[in-house]
Amino acid sequence: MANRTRKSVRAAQPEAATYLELLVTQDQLLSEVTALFAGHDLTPQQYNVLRILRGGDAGGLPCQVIGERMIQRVPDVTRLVDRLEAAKLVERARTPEDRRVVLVRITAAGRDVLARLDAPVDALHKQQFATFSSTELTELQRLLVKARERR
Amino acid sequence: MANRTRKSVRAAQPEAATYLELLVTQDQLLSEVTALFAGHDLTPQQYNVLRILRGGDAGGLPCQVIGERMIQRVPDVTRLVDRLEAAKLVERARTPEDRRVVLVRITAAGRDVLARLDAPVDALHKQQFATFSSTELTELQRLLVKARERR
DNA sequence: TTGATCTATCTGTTATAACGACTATCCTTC
DNA sequence: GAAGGATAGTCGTTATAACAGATAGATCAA
Repeated sequence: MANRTRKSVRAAQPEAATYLELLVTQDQLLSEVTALFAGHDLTPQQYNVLRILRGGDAGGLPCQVIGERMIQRVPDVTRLVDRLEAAKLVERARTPEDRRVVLVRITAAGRDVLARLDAPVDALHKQQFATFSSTELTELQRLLVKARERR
Repeated sequence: MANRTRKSVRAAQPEAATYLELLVTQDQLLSEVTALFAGHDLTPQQYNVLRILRGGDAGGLPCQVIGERMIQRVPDVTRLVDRLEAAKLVERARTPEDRRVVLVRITAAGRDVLARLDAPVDALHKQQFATFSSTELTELQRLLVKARERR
């Protein structure tokens, strides 16, 4: 990975500059996480689905709910689940009540993968924000949330 | 666009929570920018290349330099430039000095597209951070840069 | 009941991303 | 000045993303 640690971004307007910093920082942190997952043959999106399923109802979740809970917007949950099913990490089942709905459930193998990743993922995030004081961490979080609220 | 305005993200560790907020916020802001560019048949990456070319040497820039200056890491500048060339927004030329190098130069049509986008892009960014005080904007920018520096 | 409409998911297709291998050119060193 | 290695860009291939349309089941109105 060419982790060009870009120092800063030029931009005339402060809003544009902040937007660009957001993109650059996200790109770097995400690429580190991606590299970690790649060692377990997972993409961040697939990992995210497994996390959602582990945290959700034990009986499984509909594709639609998975889509809503994804961190990044995904237009095609079907094929994302296809790949996870092919890897035996999740399984599908129709509900008897509404036969349009497909419940997706994490398998034991899926839980194993997550269990192996829990510690490394947490360690990576801690390293990524190692220089941050507790106050700074909270403040960054607050500002990020604020950037999604308009008005 | 399904702009699910996600309120916040649950996570046990504050570092992981901040990381997730970064992803969610970036996804939302980027998707708004993407929608704007789509109206002009441009992707954010293509726009970024045009911006780099406009800001760079008038004689054009090598593919390699473009790749280095990209906001998000791109493994294949060639085909990104291919599409821009097909749309007549850039043109290629070999340098006489080093015949391995291909200089990419923005065309008049490319400059026109940028010129039409300058105001809307700036307006969008201002809207995205409309609720931010000048101090908050600076602070967010500082924290984002800090998250890329380790030690 | 019977359409009409809505909903959940799937499928087809095209575009782009990601990873490697390959070609041409330049540089170094003996 | 020829060989080995570095460098710039291209191309082949596979995987994933994105968008639109299709299908099957549910729901509602008359």
